[in-house]
Formats: sequence, C-alpha cells, structure tokens
Amino acid sequence: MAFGTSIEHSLTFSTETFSNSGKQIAAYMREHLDSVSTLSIQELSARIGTSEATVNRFCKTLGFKGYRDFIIALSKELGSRKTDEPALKYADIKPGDNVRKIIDNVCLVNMQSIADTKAILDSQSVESAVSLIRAAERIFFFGIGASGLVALDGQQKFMRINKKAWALTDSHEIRQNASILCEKDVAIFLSYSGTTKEIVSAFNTAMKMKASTIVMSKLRKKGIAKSADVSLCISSPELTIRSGAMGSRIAMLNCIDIIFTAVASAEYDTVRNYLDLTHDAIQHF
Amino acid sequence: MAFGTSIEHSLTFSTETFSNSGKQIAAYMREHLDSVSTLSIQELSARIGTSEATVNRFCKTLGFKGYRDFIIALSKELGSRKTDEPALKYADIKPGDNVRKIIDNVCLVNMQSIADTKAILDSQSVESAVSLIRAAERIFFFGIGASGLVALDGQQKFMRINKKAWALTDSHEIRQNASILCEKDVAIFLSYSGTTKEIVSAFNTAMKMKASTIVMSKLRKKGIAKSADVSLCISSPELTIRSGAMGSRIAMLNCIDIIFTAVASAEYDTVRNYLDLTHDAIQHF
DNA sequence: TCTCATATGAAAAAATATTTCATTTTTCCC
DNA sequence: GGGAAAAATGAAATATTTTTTCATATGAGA
Repeated sequence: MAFGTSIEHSLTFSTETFSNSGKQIAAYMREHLDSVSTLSIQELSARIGTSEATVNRFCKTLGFKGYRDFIIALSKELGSRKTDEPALKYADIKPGDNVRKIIDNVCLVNMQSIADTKAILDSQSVESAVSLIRAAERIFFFGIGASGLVALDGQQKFMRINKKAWALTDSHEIRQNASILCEKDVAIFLSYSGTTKEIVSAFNTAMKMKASTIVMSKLRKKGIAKSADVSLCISSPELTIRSGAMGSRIAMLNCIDIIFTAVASAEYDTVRNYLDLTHDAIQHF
Repeated sequence: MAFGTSIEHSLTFSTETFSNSGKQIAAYMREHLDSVSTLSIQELSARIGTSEATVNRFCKTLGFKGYRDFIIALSKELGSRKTDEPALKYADIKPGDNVRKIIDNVCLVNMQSIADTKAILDSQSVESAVSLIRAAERIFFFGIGASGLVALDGQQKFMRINKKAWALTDSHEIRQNASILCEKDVAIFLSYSGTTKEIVSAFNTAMKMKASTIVMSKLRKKGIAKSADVSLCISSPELTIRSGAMGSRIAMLNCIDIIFTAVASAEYDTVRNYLDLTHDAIQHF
C-alpha cells in the first residue's frame, strides 16, 4: 500500500486538523469515494448539506488549487489503486473479532499514524527544534499518562548521547520543576490534545522563565502550540480512541525518533563515541 | 468507457474516424498526455488552434459526456499506469543528512518494523497469550531500558480495563518481585534480544513459581523464548541500532497494542464500561 | 453550379468553480 | 464569566469553464 500522500488517507487520518464542516465533507467523501468525482461542487455541497465555498476551501486545505484540481487528483488516485488489493478499511475493534483481523487492524492503524505524521510534519519545524535542542544546556520533557512514556523515551535517548535530559511525568514533578527552567533550557511539551491542564500550566511557567519551548501535539496553531517557539504537528486516527488512543503514542515516539536522529546526525562526531559506548549496553534489552 | 479500450489507444489508432481538427486534437493530446488534464477546454483549444466547441465534440465522439467527463477518465487512466517507483531503501543515518531525508528514513524504519511484525507474528501465539492473560489474576510486565517503557505501556493499558497489572522496570524491582509470582499470575517478559540478564533470571524465577510466562523478543525458539508458555516473535530492521534501536521499541509497542486489543475485544462487554469511563480522562493527554 | 451533409468557430447560454463579504461561532485572554 | 479577536461558514457576487446554439464554411456528388 502506498503511504504518505494519498487523498483517501488524508480524509481518514487528518481529521483532527479539519474544521467541523471539514469533517463532514471528509466523512461523505470517504463513504462515496468513487462517485465524488462525477459530482459538481454544487451537487456535492448540497448532498453534504454545506456550501460550495466550504467545499472549495476544504479542497484548498488539502493542498489543492481548488475543487477541479482536487477532483483530477482524486481520479488519478482511484485509477492507480491496485485492483487486487482490497483496500483495507480501518474499523474500530468489535467484540469477537478474530485475532488475525485484530493484528491487521492494529498494525495498519499504527503504520498509518506514522505515514500521516511523515506527510504532515514540517521539516522546517524539525530543523528549528533541532537547533533549540542543540543550543540548550538542559532538556526537559513534559508529558502525562501515555505522553509520559514518550517523555521517558526522549530522556533515555538523549541521555545516551550525553545530553542533560529529564522527563517529568506526573503533576507533582511537573509543578515542582517547571519553575526551575531558565533561558538556557529547552522545554518539550508532549500532549496529543494540546490541552492537558498540567502541561498548559507548565508551558506558561516555561514561557515566563524564558526557556525555549517546543510543543508536540495534534494541532499546529492552537492552544499552546501557537505560542511555542516550535510546534511539531503529529497526527493519528481517531477510530481507536476507545481502545486506548494507541496511534497517537506511536506517532509521538516516531517524532521523538526523528528529532533525536536529526540531533545525532548533526553532532555525529561527538555523538558517535557515546553511541558506541552505550551500544553494548543497549543491545541486550 | 467503451470496450475497455484506453484513451491513449483511441487517440493513436482511431484517427481514421476523426475529422480534420479531430486529428489535430488527438495529435496534441498524444504529445501532452500528462498535462492535458490540467488545462481548461479553453486553454486546450487555444493551444491546438481550434475552438472549444470542437474539442467538446471530440470528447463526445470518444464516448464521453463532455470535456469534464473526459478529463476525469483520462486522469484515472494516467493514475493506473504503472509507476514503477523505486522502492524506498533505508540507509543508516549519516552525518549531515538533511532533515527531510532523516524524516523519511526514520518513518520508513518504524513502519517497516510494524509491517515485519505483522508478517511474522503468529496469530495462534497471540490467541494463547490472550487466554493466559484473561485467565490470570495478576499481570506482570518485566522490561529494562527501552523495554521498560513498553512494560509501562502495558501496565497503563491493562489498568485502564481494570486488570491488575504491574510494570517492573529496574533490576531492583525485578529481583524483588519475581519471587512473589504464583501460578495464578502471568508474567510477560519484554526483551528484544531475549538475553537481558535480569530478565532471564526473572524468567527462571517465574518458571519456578509456576506462573504463566509470555516472552516477547526477536527470537521464536531460542533462550527463554523456547521455554516460555507463549513466545511472541517480533521483528525490526537492525540498521539503526547505532542510532538507538528505534524500530524494535515501536514493534514491541505495536505488539502490546495487539494483545491489549485482542483481550479488550474478547471481553468487550465488561471492558467497554471501563474504556468509556477512562476515555474522558485520557483524551486530554 | 447547385444541393446537401458535415465540419467548424463565434457567441450565447448554462453550468460550474471561486471569491468576497457579512454573519455566526468559537476561541482566547483578562 | 465576559468582551475582543480569530476562525468558520454560507449567501451572493463574480469569474471561469463547459456546453449548446446557430450561422457559416467546406467539399463531395449530381
């Protein structure tokens, strides 16, 4: 299956970034993918119950020039679909599903959340994040719950290359430590929603203390992501939220991998020694 | 379109039946097959030096409703053409790689490790693991280092559905707690190599205490994987071992997702309440 | 040369897509 | 909680594109 840029994929996985009517439009399109290209923008908007302007705007947010451009791209995509691959559909887990189906579904969701992040993630932002991290004296990761694990992962990775990194993962730790930040530190806030109370409050403290701030969340320009020095936008399907919001955590870890690798690559000469030293230790985990 | 013949074919071989300007249109289209779909009928006719009406009629003689219909069909046809794109190769990260390449590489490795696991993972084993977990009174995850994070993830997930789950993630914890296992417990050992000293020793204790054992590692039937009640075999590209063994951790988390989802699916009715209850709490992470 | 069938393009009409703008809704910040 | 700012939305205006109409041109056959 082709990862990365498909329209069908965006319709399913980028829904977080869509507005209300955008979500409706995406939903209708997913349902009627094959027939959409025969409809005029007028017909389509009427069927969805929205305005032509909104549909047109929606096409633009997906990166097309307009509706016509979108329809042509969609047609190309549909034409290119391998007919022998029965386009896997993502379904939420149902009672009594057989194990093979569960395996396929979970793997698909997790792979797609990586693929989607790859498509959405802005390399400019990654570069800025790398600069901030390299310039910082200390690195602090803030995350609660599932994001707490991601914070710990970040700490582990950066410690391996001899950076001073800390993961703060419970509200007590976070409250206590946010105020010790200073302008030489970089604070990395992990919150899929971008609205976790403790994280928002820690973020505000970090701003006050003039630390550099990086936010990793599903939103590019909302909430704390807007005020941060760097906002890393990740993405994940909503389908399995009931089953534990699995995809978002994989997407975040993937993003940590990227930043870590980019930092390691930029400082390769100094870093390689540390990696070699810790390599023996780590290969037995 | 009629007879399943391709548009390109018609443009080349049906020229006999075309009128004078029809031949010109066909000729232009053959030459510029890829860019035609971006042109409006106005632009196209101007370039060919004919009128819009003639182009429209031409589309109709080919069996389409009109120009728009033709363009969409053409786009589909172009999309379906084999685009033997060179399969992405992953290379280990080199010093000074540009960020876009790093993003692509890291995402590829992580996706690949999920894809590989999907291919390798044996659904029989997953089913057995699910049975053991469902039958157990307590669940213990053992993991050190990167695998420790996976253990914590397992604990978090299973606690959400009201299972008694613990993650033991440092040698001290592990040594102290392995001996409290009893035959009603299931012990899940996470070790990519399958040879981590502490994990092996805890595994032996677990065996002695007659607890059920599940091992997640890259080996199916070697070391502790051989003696375990269930061995879950995961896989990951080793290329980036130097950069932090990233893929293996994603593969393990993915595997935890699978087991969790399978358990949740099997006990859907009881579990659903817990998931609903914790959903509000979790959605803000 | 005339007739008729067909081909053609200009222009009108229709359909379609895009932009603008006022209104509503949401979000943000005290 | 409440007011300011920003974002989302749809109605309508505008622009663009497609389709149809119609008048004319062309050319073959008598």
